Amino acid sequence: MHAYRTHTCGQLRAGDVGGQARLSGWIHRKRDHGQLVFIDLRDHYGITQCVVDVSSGLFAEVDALRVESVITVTGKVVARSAETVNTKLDTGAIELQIGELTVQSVADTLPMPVNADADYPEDIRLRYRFLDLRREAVHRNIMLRSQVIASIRRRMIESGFAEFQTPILTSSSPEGARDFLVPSRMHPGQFYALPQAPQQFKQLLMVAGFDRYFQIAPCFRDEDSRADRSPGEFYQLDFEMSFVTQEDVFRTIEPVLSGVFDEFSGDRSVTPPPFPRIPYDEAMLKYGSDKPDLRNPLVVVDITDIFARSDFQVFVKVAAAGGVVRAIRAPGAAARPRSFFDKLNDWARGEGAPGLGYITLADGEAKGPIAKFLSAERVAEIRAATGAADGDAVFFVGDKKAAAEKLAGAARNRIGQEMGLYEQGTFRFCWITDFPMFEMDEKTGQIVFSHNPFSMPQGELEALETQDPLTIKAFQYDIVCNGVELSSGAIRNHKPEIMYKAFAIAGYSREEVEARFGGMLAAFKFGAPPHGGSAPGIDRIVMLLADEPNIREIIAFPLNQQAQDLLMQAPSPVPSERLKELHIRLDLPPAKKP
RNA sequence: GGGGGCGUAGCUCAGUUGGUUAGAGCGCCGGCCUGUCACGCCGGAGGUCGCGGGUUCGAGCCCCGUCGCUCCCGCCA
Repeated sequence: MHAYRTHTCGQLRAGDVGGQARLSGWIHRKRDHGQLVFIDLRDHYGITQCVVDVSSGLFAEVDALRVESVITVTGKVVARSAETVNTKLDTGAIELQIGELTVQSVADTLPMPVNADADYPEDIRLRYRFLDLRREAVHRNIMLRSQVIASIRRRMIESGFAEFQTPILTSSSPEGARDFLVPSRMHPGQFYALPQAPQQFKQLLMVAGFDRYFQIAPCFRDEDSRADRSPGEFYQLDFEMSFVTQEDVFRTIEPVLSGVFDEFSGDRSVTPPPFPRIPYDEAMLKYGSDKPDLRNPLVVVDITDIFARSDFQVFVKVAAAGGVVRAIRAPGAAARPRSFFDKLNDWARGEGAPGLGYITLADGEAKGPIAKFLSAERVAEIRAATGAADGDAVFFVGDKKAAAEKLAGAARNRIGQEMGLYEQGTFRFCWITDFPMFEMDEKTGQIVFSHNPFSMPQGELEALETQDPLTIKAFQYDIVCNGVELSSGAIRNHKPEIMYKAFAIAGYSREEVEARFGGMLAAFKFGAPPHGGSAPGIDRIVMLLADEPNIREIIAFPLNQQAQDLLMQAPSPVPSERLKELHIRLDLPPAKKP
């Protein structure tokens, strides 16, 4: 007989009755009846009830064991009587009569229970993460993550991609986030940077002729955390393809994502390929966001023109000053109590807006605080533009374009939530396409890259030389699912001349470009294939599938919000000899008082 | 860097207008219990009410500061 087990704790069935079995696992729960004690023995696979009574010489020893101790038990598999079968357990038809016992590891009194599904403080969960990970919900999430990654790998390889590794110790990147730096011992005063993404390496692999690259790639960015953003590190399904158009990239990755979501979504539905393609400008107008949640049926409509001809002076002035007025139809909202509208108004004020204007429609007329500024003709035009009818309400936002879009988008989410309009149990995917190549930095008035400087501008060199830079679109696209930005990607700029020109518009000289991206530029001067790709976020995919609002629930060993590992004590001071070896002298801020 | 929320037993939480010795459930320790499966019953231990200061006859509760955790803004091409 095997030293530890002949079966797992989720394995024994009625058919095993009469045989001998050996199980190993953790004591999940103990029920002590004085002359009789039940042990629920748990391992990765399940729970099996084990039993011993006072007639056994082992009774006292079993009785004294504390939960979460690890034991090996050997004995006869016996059928439970009809009235004691537990239908909640896969192994509930049987139990193991303990004949031999080996205690493998005793457990102290626990700082947090494993066998209860309650909420516990993050710091305790993270300090005792090994206990937290034994708990059913977290354990299941981590297994889901493993299975999702395995499925992605299989699907990518089946789609003709090859998996590569790229350096972790690399150089500081041209991308936007703060880098994590690693001091070089051999080169005093010089530092490696951890990759924010393997962006340049995957492009170099395309130049090297590998045609289709992918990697479950660790990415490091020294930025502050959010509920859906782990501090420090995260994983992307990084991929890149040669000789492809934007449409080829879409058609290749859509079945992978749709397939993975289908595989793990249970009874939730998934957008089938092809995913809707929504140009950036349209998304900003209709949804007030470049990551619209398509489960929300509400859409935003531009009615600047209508309000410009109204008596509502606030919006007349907005329109005259070049701003916009946007409307959201809320079906059936006219019947809502006044408090519904007041609450939304208060919310809008909290967002920094003067308020949220609205009218309600009933009996062919408009009511509400600003209805008196609207003639019957204007109301008719608003009805036509928004599709609103009697019984509906229409909300209004007026401001400079960017601010109005932002507030309209937030109001669209809020109204959809308040009214319970979101589709349930669906994963709604879309592509957002045609992002602007450049944008105006509001603080400096300078033209800057709005996304990836390595994206190919639409219209290529001619567009850069002849168009207003702010009107140039890039072959740059995002994948969005349920309002979550899963991925950003692009057809890359593989032509040095276009790159020099694009960087010149953003204020970089030829010399600066060569100094910062010399490696890439050199590669593009020796025969580079047109190429493009994207990089869906693994953590966010798993979050969506696990239906968890916090990214720490789907990472085995996450950092806390302060980017500390409370279990491993990272970051931590290092001995002064190590610093000396690295030619580093500390210049610390004043210590915080305890 | 800024704003909000939270901080009471090992854990989850209650604690009235500021008023006697700060409570409950789970866990822990002891006792009873031979069919439970969140077993049940009896008893016990366990508290710097995050920390410091202030107001008050009196502070878990009010005020100020500070620390910790968390959510958000900035940041994240």
